[in-house]
Amino acid sequence: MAKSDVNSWQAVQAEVLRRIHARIWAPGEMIPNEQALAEEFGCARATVNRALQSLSEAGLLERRRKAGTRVALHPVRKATLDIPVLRYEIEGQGAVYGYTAVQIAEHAPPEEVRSAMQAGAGHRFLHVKSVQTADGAPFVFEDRWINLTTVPEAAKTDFEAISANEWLVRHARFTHGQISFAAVNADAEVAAHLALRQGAAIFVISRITWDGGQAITHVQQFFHEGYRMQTEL
Amino acid sequence: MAKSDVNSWQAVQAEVLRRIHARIWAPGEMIPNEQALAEEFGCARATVNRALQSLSEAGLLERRRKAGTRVALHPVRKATLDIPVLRYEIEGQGAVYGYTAVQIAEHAPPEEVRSAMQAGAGHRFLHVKSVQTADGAPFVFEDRWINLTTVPEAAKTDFEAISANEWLVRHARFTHGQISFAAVNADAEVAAHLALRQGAAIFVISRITWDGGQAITHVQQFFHEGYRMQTEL
DNA sequence: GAGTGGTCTAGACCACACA
DNA sequence: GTGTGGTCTAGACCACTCT
Repeated sequence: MAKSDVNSWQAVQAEVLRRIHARIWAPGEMIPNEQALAEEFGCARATVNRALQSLSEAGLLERRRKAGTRVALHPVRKATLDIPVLRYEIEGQGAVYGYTAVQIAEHAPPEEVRSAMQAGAGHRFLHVKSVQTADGAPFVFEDRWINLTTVPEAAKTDFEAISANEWLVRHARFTHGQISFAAVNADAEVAAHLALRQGAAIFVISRITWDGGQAITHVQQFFHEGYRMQTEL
Repeated sequence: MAKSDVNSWQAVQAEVLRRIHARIWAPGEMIPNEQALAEEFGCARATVNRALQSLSEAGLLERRRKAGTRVALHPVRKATLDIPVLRYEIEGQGAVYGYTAVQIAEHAPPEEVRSAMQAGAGHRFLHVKSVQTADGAPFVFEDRWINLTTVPEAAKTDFEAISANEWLVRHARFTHGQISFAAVNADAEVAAHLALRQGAAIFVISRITWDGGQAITHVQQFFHEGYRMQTEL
């Protein structure tokens, strides 16, 4: 059963996957080392490495030097979510995108926002509330704080005309961030902007983005009722 | 500025990232081809390829044969979520995990579940409702349908003793699935099981998992109030 | 110490998409 | 056609980790 001439890394990956699904290699079990597989498949070790590394990233294999490679016991389902620029998500559904700034003001944020952004006492902030619509219907109500000390150009920008998100994507660099998803009951303000009843269950995405050690923006996005975020596993 | 001797793919990636952040290569702009970069960095083309491919997967670069590589205009933020086995999430927080089956019955699912699972009319289903607790407090209420036609062993399993999720992870193979996240108001049943008021905003994860063309299970998990799912960007 | 995965190299050929 | 990324190879050395 040697030399099957499986010579592309995708083919190697497919064959390995088949063996895992067929329980030829059961969860928790070791699989042959790269050298052995390369000989069996009649390809270079680098090709096997590429295939196994890809499966390892996907969480299906666990690899350690010296210890070897084993089939993951509890395959961690990793879901990769695309966080869309809302305009594209809306336009992608064939709807007309709309943007309205509800409130723009420079003032100090509540303590929890300031501390989450690790901002010094002297930092100035721009507070932008806005609504984005799909075919005229409210899609998202956004409550955003922009750190003017780290992104001073934002002070000169007309956020009546362009959404803060799009402006930031174009003009502010960002290195990393945190994102969280939750459900909240709509309060009076959110309910009013999204045109729904108070208390409705709302899907909320919260983000903080950073450029190095400096927080750029803190944003909460309250989605319309019934919104679902989906992906494949 | 040639031959800087950047010879690991991580180092190449770091340097490329630096140039993107510093706007030396602006969004939408082409970057030099692999050959040129390899010469500049004093490494092999394959090393550059590894670095750029990784950035491409992350959504920061767009690569096309012949056309070359450009900095993504709208870097799609991809968030990778780890969907945990709840027991590990709870125990990882240092809490005591508990599991209680609330209802186990074999009967036909509602039409929407059946069609979502693309199950034929003859298929039999097991319906399992359960609550999982952390230090005694309700953590998740789970409403699950298991396709007995595709996973017949489930009929002989005692789901009073083991959570359906853990059993399925161990005994059923799965090739792919869909997952979605949403917010709903707690109805009377959910509120009762989670010990909270009716109407509370609840974070819901819905999953369908498949083995090839056959649906294995459909599950909705209703989390306790205030639950947030977090990740890094 | 020794075995395994992780990576680099230099060269080669292929596949695709553009002119 | 032609230039670009995509991949494979054979060999080598390194880094980690287990014994």
